[in-house]
Amino acid sequence: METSLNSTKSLIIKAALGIFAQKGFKGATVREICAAADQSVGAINYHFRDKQGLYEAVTQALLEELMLNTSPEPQNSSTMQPEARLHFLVTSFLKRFGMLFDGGDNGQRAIFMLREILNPSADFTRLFLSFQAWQKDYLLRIISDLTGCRPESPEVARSAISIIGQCFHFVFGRRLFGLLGMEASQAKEISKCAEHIVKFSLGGVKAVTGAKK
Amino acid sequence: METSLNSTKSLIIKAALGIFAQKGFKGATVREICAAADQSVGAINYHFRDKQGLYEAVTQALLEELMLNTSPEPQNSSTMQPEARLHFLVTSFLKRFGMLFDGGDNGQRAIFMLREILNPSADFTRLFLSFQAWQKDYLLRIISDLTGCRPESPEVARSAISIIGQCFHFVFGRRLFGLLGMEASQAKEISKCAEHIVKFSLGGVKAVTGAKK
DNA sequence: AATAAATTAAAACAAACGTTCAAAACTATT
DNA sequence: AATAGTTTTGAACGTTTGTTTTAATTTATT
Repeated sequence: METSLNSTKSLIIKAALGIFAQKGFKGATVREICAAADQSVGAINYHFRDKQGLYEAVTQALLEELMLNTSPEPQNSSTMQPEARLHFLVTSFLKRFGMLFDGGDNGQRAIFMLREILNPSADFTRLFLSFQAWQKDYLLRIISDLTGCRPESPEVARSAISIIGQCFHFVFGRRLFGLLGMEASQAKEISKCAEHIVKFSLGGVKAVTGAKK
Repeated sequence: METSLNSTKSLIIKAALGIFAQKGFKGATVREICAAADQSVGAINYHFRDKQGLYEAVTQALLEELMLNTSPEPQNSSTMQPEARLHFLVTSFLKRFGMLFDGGDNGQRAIFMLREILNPSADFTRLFLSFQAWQKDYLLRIISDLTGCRPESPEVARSAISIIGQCFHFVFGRRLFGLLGMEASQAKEISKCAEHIVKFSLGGVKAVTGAKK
């Protein structure tokens, strides 16, 4: 069984990703997908059993690609300054999801992902959780260390939303920025964005908690 | 022509909003919508011409509801301190969109809106812009006044993304927070959230620009 | 109360859809 | 070169979909 990049399976998955992203599961038709992949309609039944199986294969492929860019929590985390841990967290977030805009597909993988966040399938939820869950407590701990507040306090929880919200928006906010008339072009330079988010957030958390530091 | 809240048109629009939100335009079927509204399938043709017309009526109704909660730029804006202007902007954003979670529909209007942001229809884009456009320059000016930086500078642009990103996430981020294992329950208390975002952002903009103030 | 207009109801239709299947084409093995 | 297994093809099928249509019912007007 060939599994090269130009195999029938790969061609169909690639085409399906783009069309699912644009039109959703119901909106995309198997004929349309096969035409885009230059394959016959029977190929979906043969390689993926049915349309649903194809969709799951697309989800799987995207999440596996995302896995490759995933860094685990660093080993020397306990010895790192909270500022450095925050920088690491923000950078890994921007890298992991910012990658979805590379590859010349005009961000179709990102749109597919946003669709899944809006209506998560079981597969997506499980896999997404498995490599994302550690970040919650990690971030709460960082803010706690920065401010001296307890990790369970509402100020820390709200600050976490502020920080994740910034990260999310620097990556996925293009659609909204377009509607608001803003430009998100600079979101491409990951290190510059990360630096901004870290500095902004350090100032933010100290402002909301009145941290002496 | 009756236009009461229990008219056939209203019943169908209400039911359609929920089903469009859950399943998208293609995923929703007219039979399903009419069954939910307890009306016959012919009603859609009679009142909205076709499914597309119904969708546009739903969009229109949602945007009109949104319009009612829209405050224009305040008259005494030029005399207000930038901090007060920021507070006004954040509060009006949270009020306007936070409303989408009220009404006991479990946020279906919000999900409908997120779908439109993901794949904007022409109607939506035009109407959304018409009552949202002023906020861009207004926000850039606030940050400029707070920091002394030029409104066109990249620091100001990035700070604007940070602020809008926070607002957006405090309102719409529930889906993502669920995936991340966070709670967004406190997002309901608008004034508390607004206060947080303003304080956090004031600290943030000063940190990234090194404002003396 | 009678008539006209507007609305509702449900059956019928045509188009589009996902799926199936038998034949053809291709690959690998002997 | 012959054969067995794998993959590809595209027409055919049954279902679901949006829409239309015609009759029944309700509402408004005289």
